[in-house]
Amino acid sequence: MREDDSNWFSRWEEELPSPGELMPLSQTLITPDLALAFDIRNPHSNSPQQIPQPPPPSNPLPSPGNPNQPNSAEFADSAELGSGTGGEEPARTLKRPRLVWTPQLHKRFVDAVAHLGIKNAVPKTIMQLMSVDGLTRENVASHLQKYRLYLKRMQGLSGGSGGGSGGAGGGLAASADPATEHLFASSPVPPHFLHPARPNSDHFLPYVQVPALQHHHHQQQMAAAAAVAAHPQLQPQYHRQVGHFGSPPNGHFEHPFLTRQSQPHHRMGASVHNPVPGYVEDMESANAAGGRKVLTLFPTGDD
DNA sequence: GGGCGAATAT
DNA sequence: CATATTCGCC
Repeated sequence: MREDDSNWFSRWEEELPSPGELMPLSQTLITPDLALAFDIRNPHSNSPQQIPQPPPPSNPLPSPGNPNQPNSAEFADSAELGSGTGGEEPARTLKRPRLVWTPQLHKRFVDAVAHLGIKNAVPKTIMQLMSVDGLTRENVASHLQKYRLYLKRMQGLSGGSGGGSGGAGGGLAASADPATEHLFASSPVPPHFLHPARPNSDHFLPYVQVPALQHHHHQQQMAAAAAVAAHPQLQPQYHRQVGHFGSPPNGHFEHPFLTRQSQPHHRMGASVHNPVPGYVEDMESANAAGGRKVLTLFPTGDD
C-alpha cells in the first residue's frame, strides 16, 4: 500500500521546485475544438463561473479525439459513432488513440518524476503532477516502464566497454550516439536519478502548490478544471496551446516553433484572441494505414 | 479492491 | 519500435 496519498508531500526533499516551476505545470490533452465540441471550457475561460462541467456520470474521456485542428473530421467520425450508440455521449467503450509522447510531454514527465523523486514516482502521482488532462495512469505507467528501462540502461553503461552502441557518457548528457538519440535523450536526466537516491533530510516544505491535487479520483478533465477553478490566478494569461507534431522521423527535436497559423477561427462567437502566435500544427502523422489514430500532446511552452 | 510493476500484445 | 493491455503480486 502506498499511503503516499496522505503524506507524499512529506518527502519532498529531493528538489523543491520553485512555484514558478509548478505553476505552468498544467497542460491539456484536449484540443480547443474538442473542448468546444464537448462543452468543456478551457482553464482560461473568461466566465467567472465555477466549474460548468458537472461530473460526467461515467465517462472519463469520451473521445480524446485527435488534435487535428483543421477540422474535427476525426472527431466528427467518433461523434457519429457515439450518437449512433444510442446515448448522447460516445460510448465509454470507445478506444482512445495512441498517445504520442512528444519531447515536450516527456519533459513534463521527467520533470514530474524529478520533483517527486524516484521512490515516490509512481504512475498515479506522476499523472497527477503532470496535470495533463486526458492522460491516463496507464499512459504514464507504460511510459514510466520504458523510462526506467532507459535509466537502468544508462546506469549500467558507464564503463564504456566497447560493446554496443557507444557510450552513454555516464550520467549526464548521455546522448552522444545518433542511434541512441531517440526520445529520452532529448530530456535532461536529473543526476539523482542514477544515484541510489541520497538519504534525505527531514525537510518540510512551507507550502505546496500543486494544481491538480485532489484525492478524489475524478475524471482528468474535471480534475484539471477544478484545479483551475480553485486557483484561477495560477493560470497564465497566454494561450500557448496546440502544437502537436507527429513523431519526428529523424529524431531531431527542435522547439515546437510555429509552423503555420492557418485556420483563423471557427464558429465560436466568443473571442478567440490568441496573443501568442503559437499555433503549431502538423498533420503529417496521419496514420491512416490500419485506421490508427494518434493522439499528440501540446507543449506547455515552458522549456 | 486499487494500484504498481513487469510481461505480453498490438 | 512505441504504446497498450494484461497479469500477478503486494
